[in-house]
Amino acid sequence: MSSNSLDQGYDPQRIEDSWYEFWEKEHLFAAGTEDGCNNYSIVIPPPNVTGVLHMGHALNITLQDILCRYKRLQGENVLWVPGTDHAGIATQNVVEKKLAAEGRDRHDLGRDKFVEEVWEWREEYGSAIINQLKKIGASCDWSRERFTMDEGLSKAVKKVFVQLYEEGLIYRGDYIINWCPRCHTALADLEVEYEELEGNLYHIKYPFEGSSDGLIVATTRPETMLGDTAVAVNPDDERYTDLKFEEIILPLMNRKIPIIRDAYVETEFGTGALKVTPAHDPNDFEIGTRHKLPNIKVIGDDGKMTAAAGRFEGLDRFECRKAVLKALEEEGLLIKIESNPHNVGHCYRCKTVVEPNLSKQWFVSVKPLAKKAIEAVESGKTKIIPEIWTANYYDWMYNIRDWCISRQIWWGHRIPAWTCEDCGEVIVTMEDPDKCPACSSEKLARETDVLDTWFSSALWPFSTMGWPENTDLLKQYYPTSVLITGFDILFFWVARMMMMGIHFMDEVPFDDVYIHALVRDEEGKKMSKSKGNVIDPLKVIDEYGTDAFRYTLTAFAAQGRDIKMSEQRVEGYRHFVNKLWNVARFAMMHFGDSKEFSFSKENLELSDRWILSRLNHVAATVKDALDTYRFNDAASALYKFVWHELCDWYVEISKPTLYGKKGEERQKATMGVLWQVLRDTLVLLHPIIPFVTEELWHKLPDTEGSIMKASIFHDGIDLSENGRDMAAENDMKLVTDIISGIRNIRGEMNIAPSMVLNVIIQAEDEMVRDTAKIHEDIIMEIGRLESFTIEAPGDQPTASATAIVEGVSVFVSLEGIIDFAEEIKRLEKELGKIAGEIMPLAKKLNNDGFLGKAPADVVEKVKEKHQTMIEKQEILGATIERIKSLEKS
RNA sequence: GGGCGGGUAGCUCAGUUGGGAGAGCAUCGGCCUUACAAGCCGAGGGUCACAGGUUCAAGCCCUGUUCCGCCUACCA
Repeated sequence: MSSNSLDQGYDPQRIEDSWYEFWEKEHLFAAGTEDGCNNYSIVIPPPNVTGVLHMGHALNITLQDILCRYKRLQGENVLWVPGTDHAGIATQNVVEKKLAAEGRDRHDLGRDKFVEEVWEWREEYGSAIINQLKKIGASCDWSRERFTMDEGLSKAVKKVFVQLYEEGLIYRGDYIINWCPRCHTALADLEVEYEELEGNLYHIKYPFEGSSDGLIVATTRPETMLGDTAVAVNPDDERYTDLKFEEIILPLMNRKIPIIRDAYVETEFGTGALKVTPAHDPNDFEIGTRHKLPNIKVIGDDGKMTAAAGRFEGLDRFECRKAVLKALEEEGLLIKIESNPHNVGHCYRCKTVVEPNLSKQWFVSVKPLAKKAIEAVESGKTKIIPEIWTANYYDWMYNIRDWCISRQIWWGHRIPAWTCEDCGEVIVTMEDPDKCPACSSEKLARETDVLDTWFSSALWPFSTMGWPENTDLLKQYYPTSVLITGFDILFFWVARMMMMGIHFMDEVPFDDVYIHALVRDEEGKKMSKSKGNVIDPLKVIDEYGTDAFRYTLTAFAAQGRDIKMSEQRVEGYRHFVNKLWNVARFAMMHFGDSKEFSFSKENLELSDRWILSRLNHVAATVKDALDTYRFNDAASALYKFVWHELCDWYVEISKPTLYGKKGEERQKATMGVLWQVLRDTLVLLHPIIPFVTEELWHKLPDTEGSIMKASIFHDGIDLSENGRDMAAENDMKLVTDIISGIRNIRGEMNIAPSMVLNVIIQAEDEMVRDTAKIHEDIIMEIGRLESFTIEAPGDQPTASATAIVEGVSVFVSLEGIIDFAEEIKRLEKELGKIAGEIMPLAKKLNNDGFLGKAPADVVEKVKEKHQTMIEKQEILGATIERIKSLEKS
């Protein structure tokens, strides 16, 4: 990689892996420890160990990487902590599937052996996702990689659990929870996904004792009736105020159950009578608690009916539904079946229909924690960006319910609680106890449940930095600067980190939370395996290169809108990367063996001053955009600068100079400018496209080491207005306007580019004429002219095509080849356009309200604009008249 | 049921205190001009969803309507 010439096209495959190795070898991702610098830190949203890289990760990682690389270029200490999440249920499912394929079962193995198997699985496959993050270019400090089941993080989990228990914020009790009969575990409310399913509403008659009359109740889940312990009506329901029965017969079970009155019951629904099954419905459970009803659990944890279901024992819950309906029908108690589509909860991991079920679980009482987490956002200690998400955050936090944290699986952090088998004492402690503190019995049974995976992820921002030890890392880098994540885990994760961070660190876990878009498919649908519309990021990288892919994600990462991904778009940005490659190639050809690049301001041409001014402008734009998480603005500003300013104008204008046509001194100066602009542009682009910029940095003469160590961002570019050269920008505009006018005529009149032209311009303003004169060489070269004449307005040249640009009439002589009719048509079209532009301006100027109330500078601008348009119109009109008269003669 | 976001060129989308409607892709015409045909030059194309309102001035602010998407909720 030492040659100073570049291949004709950019080939990402050839260089990406080796640059990544280079960065790692040089420890360029290692967290800085310099004194006196800003400290910037991010913790990665840990992907599941079971995971494979998807578009969401790709976007998430790219944005974090951009910020980290950007901050490093600004000379800050940067810590980006990587790691993975043990993903309890998901991982257990994967390993169980693997066992099943081998004809084995976790119950055959037993708990310890099974957990060993999972660790082995993790050793073997857990690094896959990490390697994929590296493919994206993630500049994490890999020496600090963490796993939620690591020893240190496990200690943090224990400590948090014990403390919360001692503070009374963790409790255990019998409550209705969401039960997944397939995963065989409780789920938190958040872990249930609702989906509208076709279903029926069954109307069932519960008879009064010794009567053929009764109450008709309606239910979507008839099998739960076996566990009914009451029928409820609204106390204000007039139909039932005089009811003479206190009890009713539960059909099929022939059990007498009370008729109770509870305001929860809606009088309008059905017959106004509600069957109450406290063990299998959250609302019924609350009613049951209020009325001290017994709980009868008829559906077991395996989804089969229990002994309490009488003759239905052992049936699967859905089989039982059929059997119950058949039995009711036979007894003439099934009154009506109505179609009733309704929401049914599914396990977010395995999509099985969840069953509300009564069981003993551990809960976190989150209200007090949520309160502080709300305050932190209200006070602005933590800022959520885009701000629109704060409303969502508040809404959830205000309505938060206790968090069920116990899971009946084997893979995860085992709850540090023991029960004394002799006296029933519950012991919660960091160190495994050997005897009961109450009765000294040694018969202690350890809690078999593990904790919700999100319990450990909630500690991630500080547990990864070594908490509960008070490490240097924590002191330097906590709280983190920003958390970057998708809105889908705002509640699961962000909110919980906020609560835990504030409670245990006494400080918010992050200054900013940046919520990014979801990546969808071309049609805006969520990508999912079952839909088959998943685009594999690794395949995209393979085909187009990581840089092109990253640029695409960045350019489309506008705040508040989802990203629709298609390969065609990536292709467009591959062209951009290639364009960059080629402009570097062009520059390198001219640099040859030169080793030094310097220029003095006196030797600069207009285009040199202009491009330096534009460079400063784009640098300021990029800084401003990245500082405010407007990634797409940074990407598009750089795109425009590189392609449409640097390549389209500066390089083209500089060619004669670079080829030595204007003397050695000028040539050296322009080379110096080109070198500096290229160098600085690479640095500005590096956060977005790290690979190609590193490659080009090394090819570029007079650069040292890695581009990651470049300092131009903090001491090389003047980002203030002083960095601009407005005189150069204005003059350049005149030059490019004139050239565009000429090109327009070429295009419209189908004049071959090879044909050189004779052009006369007329301008009223002497300064304009002078400026044009000074830069006539540029105009002649780029406009491909044979002659260029500058005049004050006077007689218009005959047989020419005309273009009117700001304050200048451009006449392209077309002696002998002009088609007058065509030219008149063209000019009239132009005249029509101008008339369209004048109209709204004139309207404003005729409006006293506007003149009186609009700010003076706005009025002035409109007046000026109007004036130039009128002038343009007059010249065009005169030109048309003249050609018409020529045509006649 | 409640809440939020969106509707701008054929397509995908920008448009930051209200003050001249933009980009990329696609389309059409012309070019192998010594970095790049993954390129260069030029052109066409929009009642900014609809209806009102505020204002001298509205894509942008307010009200209503409509369509799409998402989140959330205990009507059995």
